[in-house]
Amino acid sequence: MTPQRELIFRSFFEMGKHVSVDELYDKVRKQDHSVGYSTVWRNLKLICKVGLAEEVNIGDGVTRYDRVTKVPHGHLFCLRCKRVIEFSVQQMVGILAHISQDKNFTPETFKIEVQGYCDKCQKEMNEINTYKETAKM
Amino acid sequence: MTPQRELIFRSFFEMGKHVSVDELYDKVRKQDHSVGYSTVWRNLKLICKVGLAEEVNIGDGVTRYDRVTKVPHGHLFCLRCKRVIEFSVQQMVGILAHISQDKNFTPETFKIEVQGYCDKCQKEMNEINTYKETAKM
DNA sequence: ATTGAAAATGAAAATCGTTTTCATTTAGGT
DNA sequence: ACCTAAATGAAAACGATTTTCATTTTCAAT
Repeated sequence: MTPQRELIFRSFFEMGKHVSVDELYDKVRKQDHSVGYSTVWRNLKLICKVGLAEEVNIGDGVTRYDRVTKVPHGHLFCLRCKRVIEFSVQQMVGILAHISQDKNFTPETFKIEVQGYCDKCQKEMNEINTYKETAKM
Repeated sequence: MTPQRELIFRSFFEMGKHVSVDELYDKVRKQDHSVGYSTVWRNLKLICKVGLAEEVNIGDGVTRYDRVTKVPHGHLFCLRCKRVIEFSVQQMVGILAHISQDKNFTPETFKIEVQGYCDKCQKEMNEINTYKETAKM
């Protein structure tokens, strides 16, 4: 266990969820300016390999790493501010298991994501529209 | 409407679903060797823009393009052969709408994906394991 | 404490899919 | 036929991820 690894692991678990390599790299760098990007990346992969996190792809080209919790969850992903809100998927895992069985498919993991706009961004977008409308008149 | 565009559009809709740029490019090239990669890419984006397809990201680094149908569906994605099997998500869209509302989130699109192994791959993997077990003895 | 092998690190480069640039060609209205 | 805007193809740029490689560090065995 190298000090870099310890710092990276600790930082990751402190940050909570949906962390990108860049974000974790920035955080780690604040404490130890000498840590390399690839080391952060490799340790993030390692955390996944040992099963403590998993990759989340939202489709914006950036892989995020999400702590594996006992409780399966889905994501509400704000297209504007990139915020990720979690929700419970209790009701849906049963449905998915049933569907898989029906198709002779052996499920390993699943992903349930909703893309849209969070409360805050929705409001801000409304304000901008209101302003534009006003300006037109 | 250029001949390239016509060819690309036609090819895309012939191919059915979950097509990557490379796959479509290969197919198009078989009919017209002069079509450029970027033209295929641009037209695929165009098809999305006009609402006839949408991007699907499975997390393997390759964007696929899926025809938009009236019936919303999810994907069973085989990690081994990359095959994509669709399933209906009727029961789940209601749940997701409800969850979104609960979180003050304005949904735009959603994604329900299950990763695992299809029937065929599951069988083949079992055979390989059986073989290995036998070899050990 | 010393040693040696294996593992980990940091910097830089390679990779690979996606996206943009730009010079040229083409489509389609007038 | 002409003109302008749009579309194309080749190449380059981009950006995140992944690999390479020389160096350093860890840790177990002495």
